[in-house]
Amino acid sequence: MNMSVKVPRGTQDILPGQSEKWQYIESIAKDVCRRYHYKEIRTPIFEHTELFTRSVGDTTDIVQKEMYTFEDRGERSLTLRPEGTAAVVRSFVENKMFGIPDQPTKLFYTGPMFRYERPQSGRYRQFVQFGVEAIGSEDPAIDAEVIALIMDIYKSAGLKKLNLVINSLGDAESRNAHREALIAHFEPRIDEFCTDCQTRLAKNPLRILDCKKDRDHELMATAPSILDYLNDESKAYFAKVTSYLDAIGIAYTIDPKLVRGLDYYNHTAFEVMSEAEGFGAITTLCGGGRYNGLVQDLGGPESPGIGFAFSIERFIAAMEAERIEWPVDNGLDCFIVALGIEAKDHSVALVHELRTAGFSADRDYQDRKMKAQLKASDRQKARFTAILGEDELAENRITVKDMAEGSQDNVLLSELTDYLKTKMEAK
RNA sequence: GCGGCUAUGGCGAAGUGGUUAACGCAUCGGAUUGUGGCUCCGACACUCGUGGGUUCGAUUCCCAUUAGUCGCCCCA
Repeated sequence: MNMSVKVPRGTQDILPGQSEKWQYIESIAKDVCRRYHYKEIRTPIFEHTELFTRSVGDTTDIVQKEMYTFEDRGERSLTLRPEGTAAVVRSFVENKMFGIPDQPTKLFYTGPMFRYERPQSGRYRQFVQFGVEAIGSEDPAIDAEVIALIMDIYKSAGLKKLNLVINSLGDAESRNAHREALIAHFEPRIDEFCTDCQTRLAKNPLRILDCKKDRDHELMATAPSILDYLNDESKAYFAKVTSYLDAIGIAYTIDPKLVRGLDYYNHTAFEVMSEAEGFGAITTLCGGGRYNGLVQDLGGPESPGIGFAFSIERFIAAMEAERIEWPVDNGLDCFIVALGIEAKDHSVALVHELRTAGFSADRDYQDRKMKAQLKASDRQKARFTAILGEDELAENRITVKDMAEGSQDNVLLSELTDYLKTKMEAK
């Protein structure tokens, strides 16, 4: 036992009983995507390392310390994908989707992502994201659509204790102006801040606003807000996005301090946080934003995009924090109890017949006594138990017991499927 | 990368420096020769995470290590 191999750190097996939850969330998300007319794209689980360093940004934590990078036998540097947007944009460019007459190209994806981090509540080294990208339009209505889509997914699952936070990072000109203002604001007294913030000042002063250690420093409250540095164009764009959200009745909080971690974001940035009690320290369920320069950075034509991704693990955690019921397991239609060698031989064909007829059916494979077989049937929530013993077999009949009622009928073996069909339809 | 807590049978969970490591759940068998969910009785193969140290003796004390868990950084 102790010598056995275990799952790698930060990964997990999703076993029966849990996997149904994954399927449930995926099915909800896929159905919402169908209604919003987004189609699935599947890209490889690993990509050339360069894809991520170029798009996510080589000063980000993801690239600096979280990537699973390896060399293959051809000495190519490959990386297990830490996020989904870069690959989707790569595929958009590579497959010339910008040539499709109807834009934006609306895509969704789901699958495992990998980040080398210390695991904790809500954080894994392999986790499953579901994400959406709309590439090829700079209509603020598409920003609102994407945000409506994610909120629709949460709503469809029954989540209520959510907070949608949005901000605008503005275009390049606005960001630069704001950046200068931040440096001017913090630089004279930067030695009063934590070491992280000191390095942030040069690399990405925007991130100082996100610091939790120095959040109470007096300079934080008076720091220049990005919203004051948006140029007219950026300001108008953001106003349009929020007016659309108002129009479709989506509540949000504007947070000028919301800063997304990846380099490629500009204009609209948003996150959905859980406000459920007893959720872990990490409350971000979903993150997303606009990335207007990314397609060009990856060798495509100018083509603006926006998207988001959420983690299924955190989705499930939020469902459980809000104590939302999962769909119940309906159990088996019929469990076959066979007594004696002859009956067991016969049950091979019998269980197959039931399955072919469309029932979920199973039987005992452990040569257990009748009592144990019935217990198994009960555990597996079978609606009916079909008992085949020597007596029944001699007359080509079978005893069918309704597990909830406790009643039972003796029917001809040849009529078993018809009998079950009528019984199942009756309820 | 840093810090707190934890590590006992399939699961949960007591416990002690010393010959037999509680209990509960589950499972299996029996009471009921072929009828589940209730009850009673019985059974149940554990290197007490791994390695080392202290000791006459350690599951219990010390050190290291690994893993889990929660938190920091940061994120989904």
